[in-house]
Amino acid sequence: MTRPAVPPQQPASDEPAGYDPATVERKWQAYWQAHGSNVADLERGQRPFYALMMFPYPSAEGLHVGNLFAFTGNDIYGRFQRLQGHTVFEPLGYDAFGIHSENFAIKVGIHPAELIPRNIDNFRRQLKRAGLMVDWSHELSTTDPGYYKWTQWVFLQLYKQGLAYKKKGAVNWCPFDKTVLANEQVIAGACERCGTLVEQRFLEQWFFRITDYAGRLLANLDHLDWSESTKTAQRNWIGKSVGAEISFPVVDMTVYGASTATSGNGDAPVAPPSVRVFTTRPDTIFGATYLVLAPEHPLVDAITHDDHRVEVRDYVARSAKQDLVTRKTSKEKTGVFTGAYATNPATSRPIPIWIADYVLMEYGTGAIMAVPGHDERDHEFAREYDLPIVAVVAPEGDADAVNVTGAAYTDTDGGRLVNSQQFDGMTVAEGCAAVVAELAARHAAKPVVNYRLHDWCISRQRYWGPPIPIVYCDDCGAVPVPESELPVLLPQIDDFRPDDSGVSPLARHEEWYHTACPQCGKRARRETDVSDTFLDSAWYFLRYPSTDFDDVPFDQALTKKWLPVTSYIGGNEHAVLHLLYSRFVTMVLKDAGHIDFDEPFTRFRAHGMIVREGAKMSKSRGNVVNPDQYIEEWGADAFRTYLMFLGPFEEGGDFRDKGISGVKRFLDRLWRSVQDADRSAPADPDVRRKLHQTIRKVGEDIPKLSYNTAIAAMMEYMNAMRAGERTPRLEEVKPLVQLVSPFAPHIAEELWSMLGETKSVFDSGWPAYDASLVEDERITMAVQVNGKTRGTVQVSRTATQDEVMAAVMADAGLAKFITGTPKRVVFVPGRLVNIIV
RNA sequence: GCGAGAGUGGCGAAACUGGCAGACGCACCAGACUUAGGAUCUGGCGCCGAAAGGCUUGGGGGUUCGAGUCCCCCCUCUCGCACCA
Repeated sequence: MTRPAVPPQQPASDEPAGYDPATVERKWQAYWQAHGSNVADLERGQRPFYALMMFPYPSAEGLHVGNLFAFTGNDIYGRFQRLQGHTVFEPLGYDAFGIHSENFAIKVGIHPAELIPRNIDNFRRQLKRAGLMVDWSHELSTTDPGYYKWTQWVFLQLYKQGLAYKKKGAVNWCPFDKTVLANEQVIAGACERCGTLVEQRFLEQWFFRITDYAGRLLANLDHLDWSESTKTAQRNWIGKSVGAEISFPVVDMTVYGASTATSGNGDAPVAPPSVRVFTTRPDTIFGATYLVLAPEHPLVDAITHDDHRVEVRDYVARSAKQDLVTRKTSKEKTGVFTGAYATNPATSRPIPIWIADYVLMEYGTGAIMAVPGHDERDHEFAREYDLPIVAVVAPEGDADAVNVTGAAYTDTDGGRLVNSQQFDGMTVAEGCAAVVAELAARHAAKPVVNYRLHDWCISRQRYWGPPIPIVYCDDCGAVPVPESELPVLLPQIDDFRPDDSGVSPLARHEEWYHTACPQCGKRARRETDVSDTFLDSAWYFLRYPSTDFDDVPFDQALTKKWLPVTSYIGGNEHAVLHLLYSRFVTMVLKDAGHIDFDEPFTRFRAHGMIVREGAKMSKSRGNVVNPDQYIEEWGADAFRTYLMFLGPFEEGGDFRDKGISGVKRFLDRLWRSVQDADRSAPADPDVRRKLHQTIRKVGEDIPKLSYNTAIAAMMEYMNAMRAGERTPRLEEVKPLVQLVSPFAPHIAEELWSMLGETKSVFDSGWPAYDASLVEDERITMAVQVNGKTRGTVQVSRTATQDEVMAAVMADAGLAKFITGTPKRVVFVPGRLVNIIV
């Protein structure tokens, strides 16, 4: 690609022009725009590098400094890769659908369709001021019909694979946002957006079978180059548990002389069912002294003894009414006895069946075998209701001494089975295997793996999202909208506020709601729920390279060339939401044959959080950093560089208003160094050496995202170059401009052109360092006596122990510590000498 | 409770596979140039001490010639999950 010459330099005059960031930045932003400097040639570009950042939600408040922190970190890495010769694609878009936008629109009384474009304009303006190397020709917004058409297409692909289904079930309902939430959006029983306590409702909802992919989502993590903390968060969220399902046959009541449990309608008694429980500790089955069913368990009615029916119904009704918060956060155990018993298949003894809300219907089988001797929750419950507690595991060699009446013994490493007949003496692991094998032979158990992960509920009874592309026909049932008829446009509704009915506002738009069945043509009704925002963002990275294509979601050739994403940078708040969903959708599209990779992000790094003067930024505290204001005052270059300097990128840092001046001073000095540079004198050997060390250091630090130390190294070099009012030489300062360019792109461009270069600095190539110069010839070696540092000696880098000792003894200040002949000398070449006397 | 991460000067922070703790920057002090400027430059700046020297990486043990770094115990903070059997 040929590049036009840069604009004419400022006319030479006696008075060198001072550094005015505003002028410089305006000039180069205009230049980049006019010359398409940031537009990646996706078809022909060599060595593709897809530098992706998490797209922002375009809030009315404008760009948050946290956004800019993340984007700058990504931009530096991207610009560096470009200097390394890659074609770098750095796209940006807007995650503009969703409850957040809608609620804000309701609050200010402006329709989101009007508000969002305004916010986006403001975001774009702010982003452009930051000097990001964004390829604006591939901008996207999830609210654009040309985008959400394909979000609906993604839904249909899942539907076709049998991975989208509708189910009536207990769901999390936010009474404030008036919509259903995914489990991931409920934090400690409250809505993550508004903090309102979440209620339980029974609604028909669309779900994605992400649980079918749990094993693969978990296994793949081992091979991903991602932040370890993010991988751990995903592992925990998926929550694999290996165990067994065990059947406990319900005892026929009449054997015990009790009245028969009836089905309630006078039918003949049915054969007593079995209660299937899930456990990760089958080894403790001899200690299972009672069973517990979740209140919603389907067997509750059938097994409940007549004498206990009233209490049981009462308890079940109460727990259904109870909001999830009370149920999930109160640790107090409550329950009720059903009057029924089941046979423990290991002991063949009857044990009582209880109902308690500490057992969750959503997990496992909704029923457990309670082992109060070895599970804290069961223990607590057993003490509350006076149920028997039996020890069946004891620390090795301590079989008689174990006491589980005071507390459950839950250690799985040191224990051996006791009171467990033929299994006595086995370790926990051996016992688990042996018990399952024994019960399996009698068809009473089977090994099972369970995951905490739930299917992804994607229905939202709201307005501001992509309509789910399904039509209901009285004859044909649920019919997917044919792909050729996408998008199902979101109709303009003036009063889009949600109500308490559990039905989306879209149902109120009669004309839209009634449609023809795509299959039989008869009158039919549209699905009125919209999909979760997380579906919009679960595939956006596939769209960026292909934004020019209307007829396909993503072009095959471009996708093959540019994906998976080379480098993804974003916040760890999305560790389990967005990142897990994106991986899932990618796997599904791979399985459907649309793409040929099953992990979307080759490398992911989570950035840290910025606080201000030690405190978290928040609107209510009024301490939010407005990027505009700082860019105005200090310039985007200083602002960017400061953000990267204030702490390690992956940990975040503390934004202190005064700190930015140090970075600004550095840029000022760089400016003057170029202005004053001695163009004839050769580089000083020592400075030259330092330069090459700095080139190496910065080049090593950037890929590690150690931006703060890279900047420190450049400052150190600056100090060396200008030490003692020294005039830097042209050769010394010129490569520094290149090193600085990823951090402070505008000033770098300006200085580069001042140095007489006609191409953009970003096409100049990263400077190479001379390996022979990066090691100093003479080094300062530490001298310790008895492990205590007493001073240093200047020696050659390759000095031997004898040479170093000679230097030490020649130094009176050091020699005085050495009395007599050293007992021992520890010599670490090139580092230190430790003399033991 | 479980999981992850972190505790280093007045402050933000550096420190490779164990090898001069505090790089770089802010703030502060002194000085130069000049004079009212949020400019530039020089020097100083962990703590105690006049100095010699001693002490110092949340606390306590340990391994080692040598520990911010490795091991054990404890304390504090941040974030995530939260009855998942």
